[in-house]
Amino acid sequence: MKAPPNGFLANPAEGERKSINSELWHACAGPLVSLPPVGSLVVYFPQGHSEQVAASMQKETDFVPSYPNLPSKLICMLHNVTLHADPETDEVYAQMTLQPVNKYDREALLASDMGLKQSRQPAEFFCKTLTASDTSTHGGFSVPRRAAEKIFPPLDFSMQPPAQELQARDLHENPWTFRHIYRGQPKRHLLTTGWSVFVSNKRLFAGDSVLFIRDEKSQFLLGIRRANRQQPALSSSVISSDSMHIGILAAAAHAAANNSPFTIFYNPRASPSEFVVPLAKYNKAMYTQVSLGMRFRMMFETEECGVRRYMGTITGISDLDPVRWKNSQWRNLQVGWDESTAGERPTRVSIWDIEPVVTPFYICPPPFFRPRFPKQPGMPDNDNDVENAFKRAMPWLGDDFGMKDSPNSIFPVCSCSIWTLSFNGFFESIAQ
Amino acid sequence: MKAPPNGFLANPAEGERKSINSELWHACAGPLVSLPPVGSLVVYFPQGHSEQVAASMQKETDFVPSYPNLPSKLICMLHNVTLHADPETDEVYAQMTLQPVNKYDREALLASDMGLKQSRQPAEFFCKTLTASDTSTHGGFSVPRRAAEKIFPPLDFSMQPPAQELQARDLHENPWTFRHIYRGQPKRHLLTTGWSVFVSNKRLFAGDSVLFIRDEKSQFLLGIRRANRQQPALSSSVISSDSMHIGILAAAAHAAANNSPFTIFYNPRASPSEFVVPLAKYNKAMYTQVSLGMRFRMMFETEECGVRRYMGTITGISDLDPVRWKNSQWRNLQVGWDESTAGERPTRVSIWDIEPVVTPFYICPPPFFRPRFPKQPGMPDNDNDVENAFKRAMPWLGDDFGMKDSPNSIFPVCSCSIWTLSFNGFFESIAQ
DNA sequence: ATGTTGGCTAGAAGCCGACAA
DNA sequence: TTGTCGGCTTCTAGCCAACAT
Repeated sequence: MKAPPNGFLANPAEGERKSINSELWHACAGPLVSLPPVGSLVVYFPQGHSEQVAASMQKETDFVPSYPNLPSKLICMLHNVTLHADPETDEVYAQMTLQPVNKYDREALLASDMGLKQSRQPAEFFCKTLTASDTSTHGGFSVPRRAAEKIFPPLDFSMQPPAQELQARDLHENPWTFRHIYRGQPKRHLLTTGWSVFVSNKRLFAGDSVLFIRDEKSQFLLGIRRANRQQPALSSSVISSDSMHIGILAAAAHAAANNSPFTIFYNPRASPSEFVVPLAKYNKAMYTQVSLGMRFRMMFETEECGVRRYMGTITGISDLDPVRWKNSQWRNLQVGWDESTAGERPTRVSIWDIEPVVTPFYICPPPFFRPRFPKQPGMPDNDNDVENAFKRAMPWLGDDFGMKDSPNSIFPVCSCSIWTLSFNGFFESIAQ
Repeated sequence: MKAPPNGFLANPAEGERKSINSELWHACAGPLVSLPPVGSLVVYFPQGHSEQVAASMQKETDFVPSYPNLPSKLICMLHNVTLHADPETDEVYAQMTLQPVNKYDREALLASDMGLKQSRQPAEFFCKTLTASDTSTHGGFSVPRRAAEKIFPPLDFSMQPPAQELQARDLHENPWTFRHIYRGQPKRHLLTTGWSVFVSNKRLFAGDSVLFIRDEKSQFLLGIRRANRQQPALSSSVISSDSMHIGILAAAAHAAANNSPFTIFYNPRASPSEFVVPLAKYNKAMYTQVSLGMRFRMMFETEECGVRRYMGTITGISDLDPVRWKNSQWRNLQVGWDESTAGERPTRVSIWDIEPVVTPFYICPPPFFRPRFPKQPGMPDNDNDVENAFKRAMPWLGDDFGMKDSPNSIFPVCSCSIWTLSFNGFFESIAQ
């Protein structure tokens, strides 16, 4: 057997050279994953980043030194986003270049707001979880009728039986060809020749999903989503997980100190740690007044590639890691769920993850004019209140203070560590 | 097809739970790889470590901040060594726990000296590079006659044809069974049934090697060595290579500042970066006076799992990275090779990698009494001379100064950053 | 001594409709 | 509408010695 030119797969570095199809990437990433747009403002949580690394390594870190100069969140400009897919496993991930900022202008804030609306799941899309029959060597793939009719090129039904050759490209642009035939009693769409090669090459098993899309250029593409069961089981072998954690924190701390850009990888399917949050989303969430017993809804991906909301109740508010990440808002809400079915749901979430079921009174009173929030048990009641109030107010300042006509006006915001400085600067800019 | 319980392979975490057979590990690692013994002293080169990461990532790092507090070498106590093998690829690597030390005692130094002698390549060992026929689906594996006679259990030649079932375990203790038969015209040893399963499971290709050993308990084991062509192509997807580099340096710097232990992975086949060097080996190399034009020999692994020496000449002496790692001895020798055949050899090596071809005059004059070395072009001629002279002297101090009877006497040595302090301490300890 | 090839065969892969949920 | 199965066919994996180097 001849060796492939470079490693196990035919073109391992290909995913790196070519740019990845964005629609296919999002289809593989799932309906809940949305990436903030380039040029927008985001909030970066080192704690969440650390959590993703721990999940990827399947190992909690024994010891990570505290980084006293690294705040629990950094407001950053998102300079660059590139989409990637692991050449071995097709796992999707994104590389982002972030630059901590002390001030930002209104355009960037608006751009950040944009990020909230777009849902990137392609319209011409279908996804099927593979059955035992689909993955057995005994036969082919049974195509759901609707899917074949909506996505596949139409068959010539004058043929007996109607059949055609299908070609679709994956995330790495590798083409896969299948024989698509409409036969059986009752009639059905099937993929036969070529299918098993795909299954074994991608190492798919019953429970994994395959998806077909037709992108905006009406190209026919296919991708996979693996069942959560399959962790990539990276035991690294390159650097220790301790050094990884230190590296992440040191890189962020260095960037924060110098306002220099740094690079992170966001791996949406490795762990549910959305540690780069659009600033607008974060700000919007800061309007929410949380309290024990509060009811909320939260979106989850279903087995069948859809989404559904589950109801829950806030049962506690406390720091996830009171030692290293004091007063962080990262997953500081303890929650219970109405349905205790399978498919575990997290016991801790962040405020921007949930959709509160609120009484109208609490939403959107004009900032600075609404009554001060009552103290909340379990919430830090130190001077962070001031900071929170400030941040809650931010997204609306441009409108409320009639700055619509001065789009270039710069007004500063803070990263926590230099709060005092920026806060003073803030009032100066208002006063001018 | 049913999914394996956890990922692609049957027991991905198994290599982590069970301890790896040391002889098999070393057989897979190759004849040039030797690990310093636990409890010995080693010299750790962050620069070399960084190099290994760059090689593993197949990416030079654009930007790594300087770590001014991190010396280019750290003398460390080696506390722990665990052997590992990647569950996916069987790539061998070692995890080491190092603790920077300012002082060390004579026992540790002697232990470090031990490390030099042991060659861990098992005696009952054979290794064959796979041919196209060996890896094709058309047939089995042609066993070299000598190998079968030396390592395999003897066949019953009264049978027609002589045959038996062979069982061997790999690094993860997974058993593999093969039909071993002696047949054909002319007669030969073959592995038939079971062989192709092994080849496809381990994803072996022509050019890769398979090796069989019989360990000290006379267990029959097998392992693989992949051709260098196949890089693991880790594009990480977890953390950026920048953060990795920073993580490595930050972890080492933190450990150096606190004399606290830190953990590294040494991946001998990923790159030829032996960045953890036994102190005795380092000290011994410090005796070598290098000069332009000096002739030397150096060992390399051959295609056929053996070793051979190549002759070369020193063509330059300079820092590999004069900015970040000034006066580091890491690969500061530029070299040319007598044979310019294929199988590239490095253009830069470290002094402890080579065996100088020296005139007797230069070796082992009594330290402190020999004439001062002439200035060397291209070598730093600053106060590092003093340091080098001191370090050259170290391994012999115990004997030369009659300290044989005081095994507990502590005498300090330095890491570069605290040179002055330690150097003073050194004379104090001599004086007492 | 051992790599490659053609011939042969057993068994797996894979196409099909029947049947059932 | 679609998952699984028994029946049947095709093709590849894989055993063998011949032949070549």
